[in-house]
Amino acid sequence: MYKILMYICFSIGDCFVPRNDKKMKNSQLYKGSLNTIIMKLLEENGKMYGYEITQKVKAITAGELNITEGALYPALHKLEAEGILDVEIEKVDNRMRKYYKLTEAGTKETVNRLAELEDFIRTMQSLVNPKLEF
Amino acid sequence: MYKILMYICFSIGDCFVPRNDKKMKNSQLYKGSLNTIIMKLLEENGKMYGYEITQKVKAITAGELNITEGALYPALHKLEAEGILDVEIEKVDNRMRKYYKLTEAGTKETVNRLAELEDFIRTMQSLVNPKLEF
DNA sequence: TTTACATACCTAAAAGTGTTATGTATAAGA
DNA sequence: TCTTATACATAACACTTTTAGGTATGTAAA
Repeated sequence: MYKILMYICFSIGDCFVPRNDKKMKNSQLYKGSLNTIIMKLLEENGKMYGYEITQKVKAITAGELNITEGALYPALHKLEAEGILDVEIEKVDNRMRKYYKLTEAGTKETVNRLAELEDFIRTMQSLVNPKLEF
Repeated sequence: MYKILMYICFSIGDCFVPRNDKKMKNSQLYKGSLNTIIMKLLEENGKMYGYEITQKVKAITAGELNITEGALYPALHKLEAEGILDVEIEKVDNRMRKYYKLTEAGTKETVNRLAELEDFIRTMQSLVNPKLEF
């Protein structure tokens, strides 16, 4: 049986091997932080394209956090629709790239989001480590 | 028109006035952190009942974070079903209270969840404030 | 030259979590 | 009597992310 399965697998390539190994780390904690992460990265780097964002996050967090494309691209589209991001399409090496950058409104909103994130972190720390409150 | 609306409102009491002013702060950031918060509080306080948890969180966070009952009670039921929590019903002042406490498995799991939370906070800080990485 | 891997975009169904809006009931205070 | 606080509960809805695909180009290995 083992041999048969091996044969089948080899014959159809990477079956059973998940093609997409990226995911936002197990825990639910990262839920809700994607937009803030995107905006912060764009604030820092001026303009970035989707794939670049996934790689950057992976690099910065040493593999801790892997943004899934299924979450990223819809998030970028939504931020664009909300007027937070502008998009600009370029063709590099015959491959399409959609560069995103913060609009003026997006830059202002980023300040708010980062403040919110810092509040959140402070609040969570006060819950988890109440001794530091003295 | 204004007067008419006022009249209607007074006549049916607290219409338009939301009865439930509790909510988990605006931003999406708190999504996914509720279970960890509940478990941490129970680890610290031994046993607590639902309403007590909402008040405790509000007090600790100085009103920053308000857990909604619509999120809390289903979460408690789920944690109980997963064997993380035990429940014990008491009657105090002719009012029901359902006290929850961590099971043995729940106590072990709490350690993991808190470690995850600390990882999460570290990761987010490295994203938001990359300068500190040096 | 076929296979695998990296780059680069996309979307739809399902799962998970929380909000909103209720409902029920007791006790205390204005 | 009306309101507020205490104390539980759930159902409809909304939002975000995962899972699991799909398409296409360039390059290096087998």
